[in-house]
Amino acid sequence: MARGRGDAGPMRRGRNGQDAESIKFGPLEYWVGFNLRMAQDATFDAFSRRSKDVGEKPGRFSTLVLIARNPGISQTELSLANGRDKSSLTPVLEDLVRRGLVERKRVRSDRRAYRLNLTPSGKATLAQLMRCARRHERNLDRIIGARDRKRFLAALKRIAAEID
Amino acid sequence: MARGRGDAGPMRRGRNGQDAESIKFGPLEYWVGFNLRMAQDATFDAFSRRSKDVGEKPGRFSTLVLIARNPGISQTELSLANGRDKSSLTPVLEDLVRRGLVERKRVRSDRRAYRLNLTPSGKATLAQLMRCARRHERNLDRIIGARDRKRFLAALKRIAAEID
DNA sequence: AAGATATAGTTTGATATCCAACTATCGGCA
DNA sequence: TGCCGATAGTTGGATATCAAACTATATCTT
Repeated sequence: MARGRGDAGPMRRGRNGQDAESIKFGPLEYWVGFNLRMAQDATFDAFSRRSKDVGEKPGRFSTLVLIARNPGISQTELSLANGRDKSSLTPVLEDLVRRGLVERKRVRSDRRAYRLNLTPSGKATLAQLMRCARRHERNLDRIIGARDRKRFLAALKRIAAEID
Repeated sequence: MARGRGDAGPMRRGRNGQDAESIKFGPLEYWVGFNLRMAQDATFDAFSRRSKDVGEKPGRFSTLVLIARNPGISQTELSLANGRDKSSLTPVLEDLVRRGLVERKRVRSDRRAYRLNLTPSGKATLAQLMRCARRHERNLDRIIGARDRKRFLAALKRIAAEID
């Protein structure tokens, strides 16, 4: 995690290369794909910094929310909802269970599956992360502007749903 | 690469878990951060599929554009422009040079640095990728809508630039 | 009921990425 | 001139991720 260029301090020029500020982006400048990536990287980094105080990796957040909102969810359902492969979830849950944030119970009627639930400790951690997330979202609101926010969100949802 | 949930076929219900369609997203539903991630994952996957025919990894595209637009750029400048750590670039350039798409010359006046340029073969590959990218962008335009596109792009740029 | 097919979760192997430490070189300054 | 802090690029160690193969269990079909 924590991608991105970091401090954005004053960029230097190589005598031979171009000034870093004068880099030409060509079509990347106005293409949605590239700018979506840059925006996503930036928000991810910003949230990482915020949630670092809670001592939780940023990827854990949506996982915890989804378990909280869907008690007894299975790993496969969780991975689908979260947009990650189920195999990515194995080490994450191992860690969350080991640290006592998530409880994993075998299902009696289907002994292949687990049911996931938050422990009290998991709920407490999630509450802290929620505070980070609300600040983060307020910040994003400020940048996007209240007027555009709804449209912006709707566009993101359409992209995720409709792109082939 | 190629993340995301794949085919979005009919989702099953575990008798015990919830219907996959009935998963509750809670605040994730209307939070920009989560939806930005989902949209970015989806566009990334879509572009991967398109560019697979060209036989090029999707991450290579912005790299090639930036070299084409900034002949003689250094690796550090490239990594800054591309929003990735310079160390990530080492294996990428190794590969691009080995396959004859990029030419890497030592700078005489500064023997630590390289200058990067596209070879004719690199330009040809880039031209193919540009065709993929244009189709990809047309698709995104269709989804976002011509009316919102400008605002959407502006919001993405503001996010990348202003988030702390 | 037996065999075939599907599903839940894990394991394995690959890639992309970060950060920190490293090597070589540069540039300034005493 | 000779050292010292900055810079270019690489290396090494870590994490996140995916896809495919695997194990165990479940369900369907005949």
